[in-house]
Amino acid sequence: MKQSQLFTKTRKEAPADEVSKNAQLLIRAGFVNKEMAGVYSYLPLGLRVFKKIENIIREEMDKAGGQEILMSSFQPKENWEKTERWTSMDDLYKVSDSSGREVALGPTHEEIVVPILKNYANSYKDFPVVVYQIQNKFRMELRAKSGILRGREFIMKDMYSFHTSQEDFEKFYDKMKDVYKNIFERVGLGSITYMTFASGGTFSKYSHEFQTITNAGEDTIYVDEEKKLAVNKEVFNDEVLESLGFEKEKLVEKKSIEVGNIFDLKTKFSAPFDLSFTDDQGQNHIVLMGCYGIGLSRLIGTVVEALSDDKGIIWPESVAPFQIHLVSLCTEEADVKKADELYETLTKQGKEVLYDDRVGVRAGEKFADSDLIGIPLRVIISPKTLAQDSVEMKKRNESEAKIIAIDELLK
RNA sequence: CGGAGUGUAGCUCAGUUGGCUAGAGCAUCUGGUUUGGGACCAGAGGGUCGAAGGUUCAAGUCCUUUCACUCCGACCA
Repeated sequence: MKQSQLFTKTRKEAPADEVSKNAQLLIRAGFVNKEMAGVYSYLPLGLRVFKKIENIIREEMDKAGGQEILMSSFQPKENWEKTERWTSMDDLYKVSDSSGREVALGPTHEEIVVPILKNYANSYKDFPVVVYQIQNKFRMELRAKSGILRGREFIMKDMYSFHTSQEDFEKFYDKMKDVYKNIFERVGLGSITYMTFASGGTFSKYSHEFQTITNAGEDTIYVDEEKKLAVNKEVFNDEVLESLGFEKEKLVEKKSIEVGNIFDLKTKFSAPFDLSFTDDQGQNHIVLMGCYGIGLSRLIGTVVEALSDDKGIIWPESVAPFQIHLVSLCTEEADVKKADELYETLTKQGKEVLYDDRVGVRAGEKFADSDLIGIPLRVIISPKTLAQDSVEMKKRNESEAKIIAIDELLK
């Protein structure tokens, strides 16, 4: 993409109404636009990052046997009354239309997915079933904060699994632990993300959270480096540590952000809707469920918090909006033509290139923009480099640049 | 929802005990000079001072109400 065509612009100054690093950098670099507290729109660069992450998650969910669906955001009040969450869930958005009918704006989708399953799955032969979606969620946070990390509208991958036996559920649940580790590895947060024991299993003793270490985090966890596991402060006590096999002396306190979690739901949602199956003896049983969430928008913010410096964002290759930032300092017609050609050739090779072809913008400004936007590889083409048929290459996370021949780059 | 703070140009902000036609920098537009780390010169456009009401000869400035945003807390992916 030619940067001269990109409608967004970078800003020198951080917005006054944002304190968090993720929001400041994402807004300054033109990835997102703030609409109101806790609500952000995704602009071209931000959407590209979003799609990268979305695709990684989608690949992993499909590999795990998930079937992708897209459920409605409007959800019938009756369903929420059935689970008694119409009144008990404080952060539920309720909207009404001119006829006075009230509906919920989905903060999660158990109330929708369970009735859907009920329409199709009745026999033990129909299970297990695993479905997931990637979709906007609405939660009436009393206080939105930390930029994109805690919004009132945010984007989540939510997966639901349905099983006929505890054994089958546990087998899948354990598999998801590995799938999740793999996802956070792939988005570049593997080394600082820990599976964490937390409260919140409605019936079961613990849920498993995936917590990424950063100072911007709202959670406190205790990390065991050797085991690559952690315990959330909310369940941190001697009894718990002992039962989980942790040694208290080895644990280190860290601030962290919850980027994903997996939950044992047992029959909490299947029972109210009477989602049941007939076994091979003709007996009916309630279906067992698990749910598995990842906050995509939060994940983007977490990457920015964890991977950035004083100049801007440092995207991991796997989620960067582009692979190469081709920065042209050429002004003479012949040189510009060569830069254009290089852009065309790289693009034809299938490389994702942001081409800074802006005229009348000085080198320093282009460099500052490049650092701010944070594309992993910067390639400078200028009269100086062209004099030796070469370009200058520098990785965003390294300080040293090197000159290489254009032929070499195109190999 | 409790506590604290902030709303003035697209953005970041000045604006004194109330006093003339509301300012600066950045951004935008025009012309010129520049061209490897956010350049410079000259000019131009851009405002319901968050909103409503009030006090006053006079309100960006004082009072009341209200809305929005931020931070701390409680709650939460």
